[in-house]
Amino acid sequence: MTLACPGQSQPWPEDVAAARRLQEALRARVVCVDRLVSPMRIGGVDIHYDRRRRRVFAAAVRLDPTGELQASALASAPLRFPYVPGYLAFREAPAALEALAVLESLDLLFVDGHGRAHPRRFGIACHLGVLLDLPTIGVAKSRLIGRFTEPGPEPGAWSPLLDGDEVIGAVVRTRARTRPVFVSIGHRVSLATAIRLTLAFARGFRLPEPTRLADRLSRAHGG
DNA sequence: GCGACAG
DNA sequence: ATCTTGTCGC
Repeated sequence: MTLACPGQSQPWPEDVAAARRLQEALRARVVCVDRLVSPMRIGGVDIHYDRRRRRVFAAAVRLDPTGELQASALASAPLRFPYVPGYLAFREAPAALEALAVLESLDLLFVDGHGRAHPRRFGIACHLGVLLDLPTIGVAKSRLIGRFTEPGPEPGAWSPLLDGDEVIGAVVRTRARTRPVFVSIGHRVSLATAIRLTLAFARGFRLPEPTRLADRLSRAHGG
């Protein structure tokens, strides 16, 4: 995994206009078909924010296909971009990339947030996927854009997330009697594969195991 | 002008 | 994300 890692002194957009230009430049690099191997090293990354210190804390994990933890990493970085809907990556990616840089190569990465289900089809899952040239899946806990009908009550049920006529993701019931999650392509996976892998790694929980583990580590650390 | 709005 | 009490459920 090679990094174009925005460290403390690397270029990073200063405002929303510059961030938007970067998204529009990078979005063409997103690959929406399956370009992945059978995932043996599955990553998850999650971010928390410390208001007092104005820093973001990231945790990244690597699991084997049985869900066993192989490696983990923690990182933090100063806050360099506010939370603006549609620009989450500019707030969270610097710390996330630092944590991910510590891990060995991944075959797949689950990202806490949307991928293509984004106003410019370039959410944080796409952003990390393109920067790392890694297959990524966006799994968000709530909607950013798009309309949908409620998926059926049984685990595995899903309905398309639509922006006009375009399918930008899927609303997936990973667990009974629990709100669905929003799954979208990050990079180098098809939507069908993203749904299948999300269900496979959720294993009866609402969120995929790598995301849950990263979240737990991140909380235990600074968040 | 008024809502909606990942984390 | 974070702020926050009780409350329901395994």
